[in-house]
Amino acid sequence: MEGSAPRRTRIQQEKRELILEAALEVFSTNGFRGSTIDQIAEAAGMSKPNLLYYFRRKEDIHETLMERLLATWLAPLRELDDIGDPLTELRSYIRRKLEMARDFPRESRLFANEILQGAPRIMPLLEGELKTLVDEKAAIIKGWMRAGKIVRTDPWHLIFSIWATTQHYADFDVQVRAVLGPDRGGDGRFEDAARFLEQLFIEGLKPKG
Amino acid sequence: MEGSAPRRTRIQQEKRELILEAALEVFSTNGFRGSTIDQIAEAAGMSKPNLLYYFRRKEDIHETLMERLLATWLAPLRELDDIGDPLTELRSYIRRKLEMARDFPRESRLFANEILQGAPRIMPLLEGELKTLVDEKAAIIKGWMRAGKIVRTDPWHLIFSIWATTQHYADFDVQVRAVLGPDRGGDGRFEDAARFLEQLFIEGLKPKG
DNA sequence: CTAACGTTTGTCCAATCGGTCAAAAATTTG
DNA sequence: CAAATTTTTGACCGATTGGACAAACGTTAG
Repeated sequence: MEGSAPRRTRIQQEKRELILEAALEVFSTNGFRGSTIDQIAEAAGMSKPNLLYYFRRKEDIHETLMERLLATWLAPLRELDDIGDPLTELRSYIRRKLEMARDFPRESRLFANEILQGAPRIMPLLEGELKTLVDEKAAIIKGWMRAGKIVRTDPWHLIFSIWATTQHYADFDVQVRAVLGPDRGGDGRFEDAARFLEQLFIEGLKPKG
Repeated sequence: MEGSAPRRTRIQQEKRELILEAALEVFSTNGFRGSTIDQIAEAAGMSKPNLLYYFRRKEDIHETLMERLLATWLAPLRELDDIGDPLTELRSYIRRKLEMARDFPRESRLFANEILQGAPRIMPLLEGELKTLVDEKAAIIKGWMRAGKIVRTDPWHLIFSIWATTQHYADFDVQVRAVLGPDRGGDGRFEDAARFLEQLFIEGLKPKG
């Protein structure tokens, strides 16, 4: 669908990366419409016309960012397979998702911003690639349920609940920290969350003997 | 803290309500900076200067909206008390929260938008009123754990996970519908979600005998 | 050196933004 | 009714926005 790979110089590669990094920071905290090219340019340490030399439109930056984001964002779910033990498999999926919320909160917030506003730019991806992937994994989970490895539930809503609980620690970070207060809202909150979520999901999914 | 109650005519009451309703629609889908006074005025069926006659600044509309929102948004948590059976109490809290996500998705998205952007306008409320309320309810839940009524866990993260899973169906609605597809993404999705969440939390929290 | 090419910047533009203002229109009050 | 008050509007303003453009600057190849 895309044209032939654009030939780029070393400087172009570097500057484009610099801009994308700056844009991630700005977009994820202000949203698309709330962010200005000037803000991104300043965060990237260059002038506005200079930035527009590398990305001709504001939307192009956002688009490039979203494309990259989705690939890494769905990686944990892609890794879920029915090779190992079901509960172990789910446990490590939850852990990987929570680690992403901890290590890439800006990516999570950028994604949340897009979805919140009706996903105007990535709707086709949600209905296509994402739905296909989720359906695929839901089938695997259903297999585990039929085999009596985990309790019978709705696999799609199970996946939703894992997304919701883990991404909550990135998207609603300020609220989490405000409620936990200075003592418990420090770096340890992710380990507390990991312990809690593991217990909730694993105990809640263990087959009833 | 506020001045004496502003004396308002019938028209002022009605028009202000009209504007707030329109602003909820616009703000919740575009965010604060992404929304324009013109959009709100058009949605409310009046001219921009006319709107500004009732609310002098764009921020005033948003502020009024947030104040009202927080009261209703925290109502379900306020109702949580240790009068009844713990598991029943938690079950109905989850149900109430999910009903709010279903019936007031715009309010949920407005709140999510604010938090996502660092809660610049309601930070004091999070650290004050909200934290106090959550700490209070966490103490009740802790009591249940000590009494062996529910399994021992972190009460704060339990509350977070209930918030996350229920609000997910409002905030990420487009994604949920896209993934579920036309068949399962209809009106029944909230009942499916209710069944799933009830099972997850109740089974996950039942004391181990 | 010089020509070609890639990079950077200052300046500018039209559109949109939040908000003002005076005057017209509608409503309430006596 | 008429006066007073409230409501509505069109015209306008300065600031900010996304983006265009040509000229200047830097770099590299012959």
